[in-house]
Amino acid sequence: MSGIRDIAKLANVSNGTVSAVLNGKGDALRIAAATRERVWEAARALNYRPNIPARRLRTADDTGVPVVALFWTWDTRSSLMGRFLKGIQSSPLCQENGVELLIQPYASSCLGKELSLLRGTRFNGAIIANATELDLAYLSQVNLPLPVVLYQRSQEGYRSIQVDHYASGCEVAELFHAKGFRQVGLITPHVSSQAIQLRQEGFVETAERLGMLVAGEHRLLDAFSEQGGYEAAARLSSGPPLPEALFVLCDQMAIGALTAFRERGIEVPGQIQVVGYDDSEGAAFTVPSLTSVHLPVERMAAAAIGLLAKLIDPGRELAVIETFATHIVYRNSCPEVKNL
Amino acid sequence: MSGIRDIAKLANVSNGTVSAVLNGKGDALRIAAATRERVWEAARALNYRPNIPARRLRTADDTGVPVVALFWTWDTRSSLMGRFLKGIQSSPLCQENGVELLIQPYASSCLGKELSLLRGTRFNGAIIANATELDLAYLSQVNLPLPVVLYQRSQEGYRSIQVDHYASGCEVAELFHAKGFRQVGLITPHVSSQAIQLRQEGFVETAERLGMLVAGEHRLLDAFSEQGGYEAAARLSSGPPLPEALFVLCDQMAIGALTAFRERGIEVPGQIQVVGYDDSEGAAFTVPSLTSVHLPVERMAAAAIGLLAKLIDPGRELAVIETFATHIVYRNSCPEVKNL
DNA sequence: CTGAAAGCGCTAACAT
DNA sequence: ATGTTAGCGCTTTCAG
Repeated sequence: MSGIRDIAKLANVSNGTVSAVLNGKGDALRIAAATRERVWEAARALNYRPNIPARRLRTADDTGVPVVALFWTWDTRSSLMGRFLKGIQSSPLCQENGVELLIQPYASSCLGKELSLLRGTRFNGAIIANATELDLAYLSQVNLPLPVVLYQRSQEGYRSIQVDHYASGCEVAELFHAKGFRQVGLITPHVSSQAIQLRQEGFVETAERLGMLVAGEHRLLDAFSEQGGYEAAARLSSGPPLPEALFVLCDQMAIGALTAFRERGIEVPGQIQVVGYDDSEGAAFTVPSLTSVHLPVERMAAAAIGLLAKLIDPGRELAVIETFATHIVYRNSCPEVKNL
Repeated sequence: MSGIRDIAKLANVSNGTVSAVLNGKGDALRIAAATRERVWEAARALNYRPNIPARRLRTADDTGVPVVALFWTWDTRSSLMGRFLKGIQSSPLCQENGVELLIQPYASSCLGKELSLLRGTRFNGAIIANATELDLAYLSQVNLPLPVVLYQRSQEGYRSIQVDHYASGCEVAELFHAKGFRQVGLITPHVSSQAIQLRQEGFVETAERLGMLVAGEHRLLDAFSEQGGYEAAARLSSGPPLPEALFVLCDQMAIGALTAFRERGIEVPGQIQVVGYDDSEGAAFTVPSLTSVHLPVERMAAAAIGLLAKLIDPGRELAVIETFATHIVYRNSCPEVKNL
């Protein structure tokens, strides 16, 4: 990279002049038109691009804002990313330009390849989302030189923002129990995720404790997408007797499942009731509308950045909730029991 | 903000020592445990936070990557933001850490308040998305000191990545014409957006040119959301005779509209056919599935960052498509005409 | 084991 | 109208 001095040399002026011209202060300093032209030309010839860190260091007026990186995997579904960012943006910190947000994409299970995390040279702190079990294992054995907040994961030695996934699973099982169901099923996305794992465990263990049967053929695994949910539900309906109710661990798959049932003439909630997870924006507009466990993504995102800001800069006193509660949003695919 | 020298003073060591300790090089340099402790304590007491720009300037190994800001309004729907980011992330530039992506939220119509754009001190270039007419007016009268790429907007003096919205509108009108419809309608989101405006004009003008009627009561305006689409469709169905086909300018509203029709027993596509816009992830799973104009958000996002990188650094030779084509994805709400 | 000093690329104040 | 120079806050030799 060529710098301002190279331009100065090429244009036969001093670096001060170059800086002035390049920053549009030519007028103020009444620099000769010919000189300006020479400077611009040299800059162009050298492919000059200002060094932002250097500029900011010198300018200093906004040198004070902490830089925060958001590690997000690029293979996850867009809608959650959107909701998460919306939550981040809604946080007062962002609105007042109190932090600078850097997006740092990483590949699932490859967090270890992100050296910027290890070196800590590019940002003051990081929010890590979508960590797989492998990523968590990596985190457990490194000692990062900067504060980190995990989103939807928990790992010794790290702070987290999350919901109690296990409890969410229990809640759904309890709902099915209250409705008097005996045979229940679940559809799980095929991903390595603590969150999914816990939801599943909470559901299955509670179901069994309450005397319901979660038969092996009623436990389906498929891709984390509408299509995956469709396939899983298709397999479910082509086989043995249906369960009375089905917990689908993410809305996207639930939406696909509803389609599969409808195509096969299986009535929801008549023959089988369905509960999704996430309470995504589209859940209210499926047919039938989808009962779903509401995940407060936006609030959690805001909490994550708040917590991180506090870790970076203990001066601020922000009370931050670190574990959020979920609740079931009742719609038609699994109507509310009034006398629960 | 206190710096490394303050710590040095407080801990009675030199700044070199402080730096070494803080960067975990205590071991390598065999610095006394007591000294380390003093340093850490002083750092904590002073609420020390490293100055990232300064550190990067010095470290210099990654000082070369251009910094790019993405201006996005926080009041837009999440799903598009997610798709856009996914597209950005999928670009080779991002994958190879060839750029540093900064998220810069701004309030609709308030782009003028973002001084970082004017000063150009925080990044090398910017992608501006969701600009309203007011924002464009602002852009037309300032002279920004850095390269800018507009997403889905066009404005003299700026480069853009976009689709031909007008042509998209025409395409839908032509489809309706080919199907032999005479009375068509449209639902428009209530936002200030060139893109929406152009789609609408393209549709209406072409419809009229082809001899179809777009009656005043068949032109609805409502909120940019499922709910808005629902309300608009509800008004449409409670009034005068329905149009034969309806162009809904965004999928979210189309999804709401389908719900409204179903609740009222109006058959789609039997009594009215519906075409949406965006081809969002959920469009395949509505009832009936939604025919929609596919917007190549992901590819456009990748093109936007590619174009910007090229503007920042003319050295790179990347061929960038600046205008993308849309196409209609046929599903059940408006089936394909075979002999078109 | 620790201190002193140079310099990253840039801007701004001060000279000329 | 342009050149000179002093740092911004930090890391990193190099001397002790």
